[in-house]
Amino acid sequence: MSAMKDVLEQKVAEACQELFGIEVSIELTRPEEQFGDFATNVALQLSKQVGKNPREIGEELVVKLRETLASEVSDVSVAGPGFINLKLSDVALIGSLKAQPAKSLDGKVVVAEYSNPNAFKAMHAGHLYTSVVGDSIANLMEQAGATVHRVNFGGDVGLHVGKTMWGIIKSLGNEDIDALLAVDLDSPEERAQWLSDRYVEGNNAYEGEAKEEIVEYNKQVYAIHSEDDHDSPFAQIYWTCRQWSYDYFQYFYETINVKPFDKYYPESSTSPIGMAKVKELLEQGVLENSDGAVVFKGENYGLHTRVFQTREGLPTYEAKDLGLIVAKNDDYHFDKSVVITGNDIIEYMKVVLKVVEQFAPELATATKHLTHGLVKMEGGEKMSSRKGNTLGALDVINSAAEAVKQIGDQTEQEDITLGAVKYAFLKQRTGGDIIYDPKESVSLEGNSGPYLQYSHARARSILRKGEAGELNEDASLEAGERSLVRKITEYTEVVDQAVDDLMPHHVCAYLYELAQVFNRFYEGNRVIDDPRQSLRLALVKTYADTLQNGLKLLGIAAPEQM
RNA sequence: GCGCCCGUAGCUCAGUGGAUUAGAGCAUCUGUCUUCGGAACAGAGGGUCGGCGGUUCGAAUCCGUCCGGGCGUACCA
Repeated sequence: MSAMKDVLEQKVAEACQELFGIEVSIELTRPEEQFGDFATNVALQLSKQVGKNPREIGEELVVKLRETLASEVSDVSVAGPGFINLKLSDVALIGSLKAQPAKSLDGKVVVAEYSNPNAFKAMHAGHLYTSVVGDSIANLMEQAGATVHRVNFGGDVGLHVGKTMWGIIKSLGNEDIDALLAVDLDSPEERAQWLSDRYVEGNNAYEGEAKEEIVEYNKQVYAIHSEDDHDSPFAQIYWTCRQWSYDYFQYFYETINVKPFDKYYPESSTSPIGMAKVKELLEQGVLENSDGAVVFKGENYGLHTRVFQTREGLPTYEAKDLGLIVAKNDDYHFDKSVVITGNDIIEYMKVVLKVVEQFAPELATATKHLTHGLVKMEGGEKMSSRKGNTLGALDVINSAAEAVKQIGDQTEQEDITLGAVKYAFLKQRTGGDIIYDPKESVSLEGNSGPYLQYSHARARSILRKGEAGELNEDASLEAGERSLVRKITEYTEVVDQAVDDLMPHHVCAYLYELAQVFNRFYEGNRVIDDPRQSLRLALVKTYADTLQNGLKLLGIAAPEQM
């Protein structure tokens, strides 16, 4: 808890109660520095009720607060239309550096699902984005005291697999596992690319003559699972290629340095669970037969109808997702489940959760669906394989690495590259589309990951030149020092906000401001060989630690030097 | 058609539990500098916050409406 803020809010509320007999809950805001450390507009809110003008109310409150807040505050004043600005004493300000972010999820078990790549297909820039966002959101919840299980869900069955299998078999000439193994590719990336090319072939063929054949392959893939077939040539090809995809996923997550997943749920494993549930819900009348398919009539709830089982008797994504929710709960007995996906399935998810609500309302309410936008190309163009403007997930990293190399020899090349890419994605509010320009987006200066990393490395560099001791709690601060301390004390509030909203961009915006304040301090205030060296070293240390903690929440490394 | 989301400087975006002068970065222009690490710092220009109407002492923020864009809307995921 940011204790100081709570104390002040409490005391301001008490003052309102005593002076005007009105119960109010105070939310202190952070005004611009020139106005003070905290502000409230309570005088404006009370104006009507009290029947006085806001300035007048403000003046009365100020007199009272100067008394009751004497030990915390050095200045209280009324400004503008009636804002009350509070300035903390240096001692109180330094004291509030000790505050820690709230443990609002203490003891909770949380499942975080994100990334969700499909086997037998390539990972594109969107997967990189969702992986980075999901990792950070999971970090935020962990930081707040939750036990977070990171899980991943993806299609190892479904029409896209039928398409890729078609492309594979076409390319090999027949169902021949030896021919597949003879395809001489040694990196996970190359094998994934090979599969992706086969998918594209299958996808094109599906538009034309091969549709029937691909539909048949799709059924055969489901049959591999239901019959536990590991021996037929078709099955051998399938299992081998699925493993190629899984190896590639693992390689990818290691490359982008996100925390590993606890579990990968392949759709083949959630399908049977989902189908069993569909059967049960059909008997209960929650789902119904319609035109040969099994559907949920969402119209009864202001939603739309969605198919859970096709005419062919196959599960749709809806059934698989139903199975996933059941499986996640069986595995983890979660208090909260966070599902992070693109915006395009918002309405879809409402329908699925409405179905869940029919048999397990507590699961539906514990599930939170967070969505993000698309990664679009320069000019706002949507990526499409048809137009050939798709961007592979690792291509983004590679082009950023090139840009980093341009700067010069790097000791921490990877950390900086990933810092640039992750920050570029995370600094925007989760929900909107991201415009990705390979040349411009991954910035290394200004509001960027490397700016933060550089500022951190600089601070650490100073700390190597002199040992930082404890900060003297009774110290009085010069202007530049005070600005830095003030900014650092905002950290806990920002992290709490980011946890409440599950939005990492709050942390980004704050860390950038923090680094700016430090860089200004650095320009104007000598640390080493200055009479105030001891105090300043302690401040630099607190700054560097705070920045490092914040970057950690974003999944970004804070190198000691670069 | 219906539902959901979005429209803030040339570009990319913060700000939307109403409030002190609408903020950043990039780009443009001008400075700082014999660097405790210049991936830096200081400054300038650039905005009818899509339009109109409403609520309010006060609206980028809330409500209505229109315009523009995106997504979804039964057997893809």
